[in-house]
Amino acid sequence: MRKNNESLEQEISRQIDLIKDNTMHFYSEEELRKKLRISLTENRPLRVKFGADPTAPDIHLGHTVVINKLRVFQQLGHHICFIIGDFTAMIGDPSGKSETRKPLSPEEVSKHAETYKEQIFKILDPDKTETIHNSSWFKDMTFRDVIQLSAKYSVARMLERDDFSKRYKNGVSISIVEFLYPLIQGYDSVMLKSDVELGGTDQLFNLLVGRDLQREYGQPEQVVLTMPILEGTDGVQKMSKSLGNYIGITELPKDIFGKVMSISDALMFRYYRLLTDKTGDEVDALENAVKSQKTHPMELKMALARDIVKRFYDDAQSLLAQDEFKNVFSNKKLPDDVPTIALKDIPLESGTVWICKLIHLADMAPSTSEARRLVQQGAVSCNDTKITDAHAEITPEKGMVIKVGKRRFLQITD
RNA sequence: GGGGAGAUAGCAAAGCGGCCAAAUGCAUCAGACUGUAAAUCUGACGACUCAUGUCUUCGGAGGUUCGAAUCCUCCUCUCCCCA
Repeated sequence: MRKNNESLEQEISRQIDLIKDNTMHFYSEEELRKKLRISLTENRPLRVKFGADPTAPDIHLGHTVVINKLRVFQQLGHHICFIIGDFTAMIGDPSGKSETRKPLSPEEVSKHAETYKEQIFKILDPDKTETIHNSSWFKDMTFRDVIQLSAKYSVARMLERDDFSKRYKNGVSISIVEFLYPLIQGYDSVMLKSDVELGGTDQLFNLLVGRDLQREYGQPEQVVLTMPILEGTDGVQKMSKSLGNYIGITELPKDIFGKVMSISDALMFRYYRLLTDKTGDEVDALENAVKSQKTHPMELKMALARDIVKRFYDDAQSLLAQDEFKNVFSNKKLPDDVPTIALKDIPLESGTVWICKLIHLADMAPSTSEARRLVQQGAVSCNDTKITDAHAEITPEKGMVIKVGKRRFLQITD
């Protein structure tokens, strides 16, 4: 009996160590310990809640920080409740800017939700994941219900939210529906009777509201865990689609690889920590190896890029992506699949075409002015011959290769 | 309901009658260098076959003026203060 207790406590500690790695907020370890104890003795997996807006169905590496943690829960035998915020999607999370989001049609929502699921299951085990639409309880709520729900929270408490208080101070508008957002999300926790909820640090407030509401409704409060926000490829701002500094998990292996290679050396270690299975100590060791010049940062970055590609594709694909990268950037060869333009699609004047026009036409530059600048800056070459004359006329022929900068290519076909 | 402030390029933010296609910072793109699409440095960054040229831009619509991002009128939106 004593021995059993000991191994139970050991198991709890083991799980907690895995769970708390890399977390930003954790309310609280004590509560989780209790919940795990019950879970293990009664053989009842924890209900771990994770919500997503089906507004933008493209998952990028930033999202995977949280999803990876969900996977840890799954591997420990727990149950993931994946909430599709189809109802919430009509409001829009206040964490962004206060743009009015146009309401999505039910068709769009379900389409996005499907795409989302497809992507999330590249990481999570579908058998251990339950998908729930929050419209299932919100669609029949009356305005009276909404009023009752909003009576459970005060404006002052809402303003505790960092994002709200900042905007309030800076005179940026806050819409009333944005106050409803945390309540809606918190109410999801009540309906689910969730044991744990996970999110990014920007979600902390919303997650804590979930606890408050659960208490109001006489439920045990969920444990709240937040994960760091991943910086985008620029290394400064958070990864997001609208900032264009993201790496999407459905992107082609070579693009994922290339984008990872473009991050700064400093950021690379952050990615190692948050996106790979390496422990903190292991990453520290890598960092030291680079500092003492035992390891070349480029090698390390390539390994990281391979690791990330492998996660969404496979080993072979990651090696192919690496080969291609080396070919194109180290050896300055052509990539495997060069965009092409057919000879017949090129408008000729007396057998030739103005180089800037061709570049623009082939979508290698947004305007001919831009193309001209590129030519003047020495970025353009035709069959490895640099073109610097902005007036240059070329005679296109089959197999000809136009290169703009280091990574824009065009091959002419017939 | 009353009073005040504001809306400028991808973002942030100057400009407040001509020298403004509009400072600066960030992002972006290119070149050099390299260790990579790191870092650093240099340059470009509305469009037009480029031109000390033309055209379109400073929330929207009109107006004043030889000339407006800058002044006036109305409209739309946002914020603040007072009630």
